[in-house]
Amino acid sequence: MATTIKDVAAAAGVGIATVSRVLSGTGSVSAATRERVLAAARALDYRPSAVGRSLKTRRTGGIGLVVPDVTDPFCAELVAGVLACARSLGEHVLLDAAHGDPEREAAIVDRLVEQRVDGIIALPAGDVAAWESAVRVGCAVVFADRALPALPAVPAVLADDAGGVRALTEYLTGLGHRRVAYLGAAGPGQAPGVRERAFRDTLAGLGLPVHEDLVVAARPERDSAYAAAAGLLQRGTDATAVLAAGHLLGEAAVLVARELDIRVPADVSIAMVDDVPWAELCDPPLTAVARPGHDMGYRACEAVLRDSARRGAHRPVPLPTELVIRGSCGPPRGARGGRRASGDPRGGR
Amino acid sequence: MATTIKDVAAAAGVGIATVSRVLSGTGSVSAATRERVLAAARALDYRPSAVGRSLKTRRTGGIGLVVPDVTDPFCAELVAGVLACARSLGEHVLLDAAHGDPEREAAIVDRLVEQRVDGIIALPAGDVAAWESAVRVGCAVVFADRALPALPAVPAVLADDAGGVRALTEYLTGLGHRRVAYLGAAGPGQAPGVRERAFRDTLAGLGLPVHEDLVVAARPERDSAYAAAAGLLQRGTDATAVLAAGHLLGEAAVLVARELDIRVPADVSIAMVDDVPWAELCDPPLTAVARPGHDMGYRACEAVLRDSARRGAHRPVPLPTELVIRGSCGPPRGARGGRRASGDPRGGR
DNA sequence: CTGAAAGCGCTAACAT
DNA sequence: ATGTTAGCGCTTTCAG
Repeated sequence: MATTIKDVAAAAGVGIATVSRVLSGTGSVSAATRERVLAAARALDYRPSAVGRSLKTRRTGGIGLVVPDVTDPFCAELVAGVLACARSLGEHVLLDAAHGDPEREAAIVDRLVEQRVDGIIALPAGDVAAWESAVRVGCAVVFADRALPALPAVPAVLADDAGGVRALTEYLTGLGHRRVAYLGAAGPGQAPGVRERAFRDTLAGLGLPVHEDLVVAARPERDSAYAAAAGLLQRGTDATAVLAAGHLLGEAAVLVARELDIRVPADVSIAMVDDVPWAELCDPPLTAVARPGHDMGYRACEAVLRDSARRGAHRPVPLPTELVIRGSCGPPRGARGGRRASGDPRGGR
Repeated sequence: MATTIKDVAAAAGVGIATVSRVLSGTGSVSAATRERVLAAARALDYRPSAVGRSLKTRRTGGIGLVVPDVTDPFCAELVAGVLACARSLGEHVLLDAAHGDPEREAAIVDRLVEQRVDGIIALPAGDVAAWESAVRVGCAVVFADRALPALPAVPAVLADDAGGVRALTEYLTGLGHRRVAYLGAAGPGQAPGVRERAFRDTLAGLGLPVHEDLVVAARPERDSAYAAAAGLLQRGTDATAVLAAGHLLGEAAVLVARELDIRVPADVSIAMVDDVPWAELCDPPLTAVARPGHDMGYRACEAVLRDSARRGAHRPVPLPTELVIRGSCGPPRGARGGRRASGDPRGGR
């Protein structure tokens, strides 16, 4: 079948150890034999088998990466970061998507440890047991983007989401908004409210009340996001701004506003967390909090490899976010100098 | 270190073969011993090693996937399709991005065959030698989205790009456009002009001339795309519509049009190939040709596994595309009933 | 400098 | 039904 090291050894008239030496650059071999071996290898189209090697060395050179959805721009960015780091460190990556399903995630993790990856990076969906088990059998794991409160011992590379939301909230209130709606995410695998908490805390810190009827949560699917946004905007609402806690939510808000003929930012200001590419393309371009997805992936990869090399694991400080101001936010309608006095100018009930 | 099958055998007081049997469900074992083995395995937190198994069975259960860029929405969709199929077939996937660099691609492919993946799926960048070599050593490979003309023997799962462009061209000309610009892609790793050829052929078939000054090509980077689009739109151009041959190009066109205060579709119609999510978000929503990325990934995965199982390899028919009409195209300015007589209403030189 | 030999963890005959 | 044995392809002592 496939040519093995043995074939090469035979063809070159040397022992297999010698072949291993020249091919791995270890030990010393005379220039003459080296050439002979190289020639034989080339002639036979020899490709060393990583599985043979891994069995012996007990390292596969692979790292596992589990994300909720590769199709999500933020996830994709993070994946790219991991890929970049892995490449520079000579590792390859096994990717899979859990789609927010803990069961599926557990299956993926199990497989990854079976594959004996050198470490696992994950945006965990929430299957605590699977992660515990993986860690217990000695697999290095680091979380990225979000952590599992139940597993404080697992290192995590996080962004300063709270800071981002705070900046956005302050920006909006600074514009004069007093009734800003919060469109958040709910459900399993969601960062448990750090964003929402930051929103509330910021308002409180400013001495402003949070209007409970204006904070709603959607499951992380398009339909749910759309429904939540619709609920928020179409009930002759008095929200003058909406802060969407994620790009899916932001998308929903934009779509609903257009559907309802609500002008942005004249009638309502919209801003979101996650500075995905389309933020700049929509009209008006959306103000957003940029989170360093690529960087997070890169660092998570560094961390997991460092960790698997048994050096200490630490919890790094959250990576900074950046508020990117574009055209989707303005002073609230009805503000002094505002364009319109009052009433509900929109059609519909 | 890690517990092996031997440890489990010892703990259960049986032979290692028996452990293997109960864990893999092969052969027959008395219910009693089965329980004993299972208990031991659980107690020891035993995780079978795929590398040991792979060495023996000569199958790793992994498939390689190499794309230009995971961050590209179309690629991401395709990756998701591969992931879905792989999961349903019990395989895992090793992902890497070549970023259009043949050298990098060659390195990735080499690593993949070293890892002894059961097959490789790729949107090839163009390193013919690496692919030839991979095939030669017996690795099943199938291309997706684009093929390498130099390697006609490699199966490829393609979309009917030509059909998509034709539909779009006919749609635009049907609207009355006689000067439609073609914003295409150039450079390595690009489908060698099937799109452009379809554009030209369609026009020719309609008895319409193609205006050479209106067909331009950009390298597959944002800057280049933007520059090309700018060149096309700002020279007091007389193009009444632009057909962008990819979402990056479409994005550039939209951005440039906005920059130049060119109204869409009043001043110029814009449409593109690739129905990415933002097409619906921009204003007006963009008419686009949808290509079945997910489906292509799924099928490519089926094909590569089928192929690695040594059943025949065939060239399937191209997958259909769909013209999704939205609001970005209208009759050419100056058409009968048109909104404006002539002259250049835009600012700038 | 180089070869022989011992496994790495597992499966698959082959014996019992 | 279950234990023994022989490798899968490679790295790595250990001799020579």
